[in-house]
Amino acid sequence: MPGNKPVMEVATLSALAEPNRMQIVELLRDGPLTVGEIADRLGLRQPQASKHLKVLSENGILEVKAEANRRIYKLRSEPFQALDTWVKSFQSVMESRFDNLEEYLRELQGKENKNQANP
Amino acid sequence: MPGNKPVMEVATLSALAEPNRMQIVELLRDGPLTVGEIADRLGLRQPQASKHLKVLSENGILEVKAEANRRIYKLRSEPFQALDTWVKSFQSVMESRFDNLEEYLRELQGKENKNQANP
DNA sequence: AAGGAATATTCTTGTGAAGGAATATTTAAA
DNA sequence: TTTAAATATTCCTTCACAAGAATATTCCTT
Repeated sequence: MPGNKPVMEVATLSALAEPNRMQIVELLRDGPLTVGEIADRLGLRQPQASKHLKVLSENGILEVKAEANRRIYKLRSEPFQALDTWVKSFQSVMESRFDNLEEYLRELQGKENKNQANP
Repeated sequence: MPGNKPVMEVATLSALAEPNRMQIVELLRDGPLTVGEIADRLGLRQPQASKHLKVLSENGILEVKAEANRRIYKLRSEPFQALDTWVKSFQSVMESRFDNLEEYLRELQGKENKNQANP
């Protein structure tokens, strides 16, 4: 049955919900990059770049490959799959006319009557 | 061409990246609810519930319907569609073996050589 | 071995956001 | 017209987090 409710980690969203980090993710669409490149292209200072990359990595959004002096960061697919699964699980909810306020209104009305019937 | 990069609003993610608000969203899967119901079921104080609902509304995640005394909140579909579009736009990136570190490594190597060739 | 890249870490400071408590506002009920 | 219910708003305090600056660490180059 499609009644499952996939869990979406708030931490993942939190990691993405910061402008610079979102820009990093967007930048890495085009392929892996080093810290320096990322900092340059986004106009970030190196330390801040490193910090944001750390947050993204800790939340499984990026992975690192150490190449001598450099650290090459690239996107991981897992969090996007998770997001996809989560969002998809809302599709049915949305279209299935669960907008049905009417039902809920009648429900509320029912409780009201019950109250006024019970002094 | 599939080269478009849909914009994902950081504000939307930010709104969802808070545990109580995420719980509210999950709760509203099952249909619209009043502030009081939401507060009750999630063990929130009414003012905090109102505040979180305000944030979610301001970011287009929820909509309100005033019904006399009550305010009935329900999910909106737009942000979920936006999320879906955004996440989908990464699918190609992921599978298209853009993992190709190799390419980038050679690129880096190229620059190195260029440097050492230019005294 | 020394100097210089590339990256990470630490410390400090400022700001925004969340909770608590109290209060205002609107609408229904007595 | 009071009173009570449902919800929103305000004020205050606390805490996390991002930026800045300085420094540590690692690895390459000469």
